Amino acid sequence: MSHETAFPIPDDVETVESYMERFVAYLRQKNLKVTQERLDIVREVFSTDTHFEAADLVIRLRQQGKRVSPATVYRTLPLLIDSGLLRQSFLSSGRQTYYEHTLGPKGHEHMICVRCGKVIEFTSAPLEEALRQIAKEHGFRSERRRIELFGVCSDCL
Amino acid sequence: MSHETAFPIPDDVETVESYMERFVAYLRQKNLKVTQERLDIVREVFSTDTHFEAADLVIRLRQQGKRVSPATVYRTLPLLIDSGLLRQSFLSSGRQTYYEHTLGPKGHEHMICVRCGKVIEFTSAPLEEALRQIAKEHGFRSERRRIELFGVCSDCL
DNA sequence: TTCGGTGCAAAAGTTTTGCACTAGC
DNA sequence: GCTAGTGCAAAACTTTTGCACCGAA
Repeated sequence: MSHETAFPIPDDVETVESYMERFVAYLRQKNLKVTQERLDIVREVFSTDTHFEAADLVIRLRQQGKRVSPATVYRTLPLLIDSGLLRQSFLSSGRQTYYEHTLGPKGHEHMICVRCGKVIEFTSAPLEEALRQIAKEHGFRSERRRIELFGVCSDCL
Repeated sequence: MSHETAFPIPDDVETVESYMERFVAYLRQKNLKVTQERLDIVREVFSTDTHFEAADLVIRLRQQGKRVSPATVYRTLPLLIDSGLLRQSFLSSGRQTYYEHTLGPKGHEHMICVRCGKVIEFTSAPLEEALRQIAKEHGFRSERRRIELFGVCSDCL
């Protein structure tokens, strides 16, 4: 899997269709086939907002009568990550890999309460600026990221 | 496992011994036993600087003639995380869980080149400040975190 | 002495892979 | 028609767990 792809994600509101279009564009650019299974997976991935794991996806697809094998799901998720539309999340400390879709150019970061498990999403301009500066200093072209703060939320304090 | 522990990590240079001392203090506070196996694991964890996975640890211990079972390693790592001395890293996209030790109060964040795999560690005062501000705004007491930037390093550009 | 801890082996669960078949281009 | 993709089943691995025994406090 190459890493040359850079599909800029626009600022406007995302729809399932726009994600699908971008994924199709990604597949075409890579000379990969646009199969029904891949479309089903992408539609399902982007039709919910929450984190999910591969097995969830298989179950959700199956409930809709779409029979997509786990193998295909496991083969497709890396493509979605490579395309920049999906990222790994790791919110759970379990043994599975969790995924979530990228929601915009700034992403949304996570604050996780280790006491009650609540997940607070946030964005921050100063944080953006600091990250931009860091990348600049290192001559690093930042494409994706993962920012998670673990601690105790206001309710639990 | 509770989350009430807060062992403040001082600014000065860390040694394997200081990590071990803190872990022992943690165990005592929790009324857990200070066993030889736990000491062996902690010493090994903090005697190298790089990320590692559970299986590595078992092998490294075995090479030293310390026979610690995988089960014990898997049971001890969560204690180290709970004590604040270790954190999960997830640098690899593989199926194992990676760990790294906390190196100080500010941690060290990671920039990962998706092309050559190089890992650049960095710290940033503005980043610290931005994070501090975010936590304050949400009334969140931040204890640990994970910050990883993925992209292309200067060498690969 | 008393629990908690350890090792072993088995179980549980996730992810990958080989192969024959299918379908996109 | 060619090639990549899919499903299935098995394999490969990681992590967890039950249980008998051991050892720290």
